[in-house]
Amino acid sequence: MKPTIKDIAAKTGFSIATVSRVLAEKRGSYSDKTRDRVLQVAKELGYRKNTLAMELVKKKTDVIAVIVNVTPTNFSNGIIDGIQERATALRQQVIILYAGNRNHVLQHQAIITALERSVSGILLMAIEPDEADLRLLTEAKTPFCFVSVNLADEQIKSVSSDNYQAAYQATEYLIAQGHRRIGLAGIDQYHTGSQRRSGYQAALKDNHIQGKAAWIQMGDYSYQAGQAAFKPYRQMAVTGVVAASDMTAAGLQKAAQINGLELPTALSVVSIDGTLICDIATPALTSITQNFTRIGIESVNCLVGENATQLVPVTLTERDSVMKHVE
Amino acid sequence: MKPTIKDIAAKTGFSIATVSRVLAEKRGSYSDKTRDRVLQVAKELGYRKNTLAMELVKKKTDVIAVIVNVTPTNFSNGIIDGIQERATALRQQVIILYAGNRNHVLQHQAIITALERSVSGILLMAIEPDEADLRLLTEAKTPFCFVSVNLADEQIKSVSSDNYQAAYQATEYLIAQGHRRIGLAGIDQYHTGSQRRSGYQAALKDNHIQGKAAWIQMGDYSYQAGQAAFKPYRQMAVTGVVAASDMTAAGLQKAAQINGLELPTALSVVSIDGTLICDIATPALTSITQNFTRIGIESVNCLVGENATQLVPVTLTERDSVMKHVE
DNA sequence: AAAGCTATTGTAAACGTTTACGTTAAGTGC
DNA sequence: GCACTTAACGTAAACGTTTACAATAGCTTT
Repeated sequence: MKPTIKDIAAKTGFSIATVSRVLAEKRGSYSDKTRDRVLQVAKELGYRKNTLAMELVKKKTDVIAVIVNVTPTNFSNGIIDGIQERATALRQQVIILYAGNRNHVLQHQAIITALERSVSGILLMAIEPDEADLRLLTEAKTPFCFVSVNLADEQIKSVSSDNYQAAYQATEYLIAQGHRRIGLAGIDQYHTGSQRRSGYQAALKDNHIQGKAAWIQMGDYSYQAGQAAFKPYRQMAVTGVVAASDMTAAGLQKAAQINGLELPTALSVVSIDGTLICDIATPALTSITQNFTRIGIESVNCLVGENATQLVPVTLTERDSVMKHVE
Repeated sequence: MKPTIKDIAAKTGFSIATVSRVLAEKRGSYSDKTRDRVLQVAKELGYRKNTLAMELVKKKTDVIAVIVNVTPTNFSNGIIDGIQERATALRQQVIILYAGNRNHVLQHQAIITALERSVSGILLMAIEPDEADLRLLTEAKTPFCFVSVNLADEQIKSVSSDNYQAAYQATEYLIAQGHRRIGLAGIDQYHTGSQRRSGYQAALKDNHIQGKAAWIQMGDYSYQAGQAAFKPYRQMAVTGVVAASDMTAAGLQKAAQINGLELPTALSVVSIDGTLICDIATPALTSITQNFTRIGIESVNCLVGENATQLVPVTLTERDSVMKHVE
């Protein structure tokens, strides 16, 4: 059996209280001699503390649960790096729970799991909550924060890029390059997608461009969504496209190639994400670049009550997938 | 305060034992009427079980810890999907602990964390253990299994692709296409890298090709490693390269483009991984494709004692980054 | 020398469950 | 009507910690 503090107490002759105090480094409540003896015996026995028991009695854990929606794109790693970095600095552990992709059952289950483990905070990444999810979260007193999704509800904390601005800037950039028939590809019907659509539409409107419904090709941020959108755009003579993700942009590019065409001559594309994919693609993809690490860091700040930036700014990174358009 | 079974017991008039039995669905030890009443009150109070307390008394958890080394490449998602899939089927939860990249302190710490939580099993993904890590793992009686790393030690369980075969096949393929000056780029000095080097060298030898030391460009499987390797290969007039990862292959490709050259005319490349990166790249990258999902599934099987395939086979996927070479 | 303080340690309760064992009452077979 | 079984429930210990409170001894202060 695994040794416990009882074993150490028995072997040293001290009470379990003293052993516990030494092990927890409660300074000033034990002598140096006692400490040395206890630590020595602990080492001899190969003692390892039982986190479960500790957390049970302390009624708190140092664990942040990250529930992630497996969006078919690749942004999540950067965010998790940021979370990990900030959490480590705050002496918190990070556990990650996968919730499938838009899978309501798994998603709800993951929240329950996190709550049942009495984690210190819950981060919901790219998750679109339903009524039941929100009820569950608000009823528990566990702090939570949505990441990379902005629910547009003052009551509910979230950290994400400014989706409206991201799409607005991308669209304006294409307009500045002379494009007038501009698409938006790969967005979904949820919050993130809607916000990007609003930014896109606002940019069109501000520049007196009458958009068409079909210029918006819905999807799930995936590579496949990009591939599917290419042909419609060609048929509509769209010349520039804002892609909802790097994956979607890459899909558009691939579809162009399959049709013997190339970016940016066949189509100018600016992608929203700015991951390594943009560099790997040929030609490299111009992007509205999200600061994923920052989003991760801020989301942890948000959890622990520090005032965090809820809308992280994005930046334009010019690469080679956009060309000037002349009528 | 969060309601507990005591509260339910008080309100229903039953003892905590009965309440516990109902909640744990210990069939045959309570009447239907009792069950209904308990469940009703539990719902009223918003009861949620305390996993910590449960695990403490049961002395077992249904949690698999995955400790992942953040290798600067992108294979991990597929494996985690597989782990998740199999774990869910076995009613196990999955928590993921990040261990940095070749960071011995973090790595050791992560193992300790997992052990202190008395998880039911530990999966070590792309981790190279040191002496202390192995001692820790073997001394604890918690099952563990290395994933995507084969320690070449019968005693230590692991599930990975057949690295030797992967590199051997990649090399043979290039030879079959007429290449004679063949490089290996991006591997590290650890187990995975060494095994791939052996496969590569064996293929050269079996085909009576005298390799040169400089044909092997070491790295860390990263994009940058690929970029750095391009120039040396050109100078050595190497015509075909086995890339240690998709990222490395993409780096080689990018470096070629920066020099105004293209794959496969400037260099034939076959990549080991076969992720979506291979499709996104232009031209698409021929690869030795790993079955990541399968690796994930088998690693969980390995943990729970089912006899699992320890060496998962790889397959060649021909795309557009290799051309025939004629002297 | 009395009183007070401090450093060190011990006692025991508490955290929220599960479960071995005991008890009761009702049912069954004869 | 008796012995036996069984369904349903309760009692209490256990899991491995932390910590409030108490106790002791030695020291300081006056």
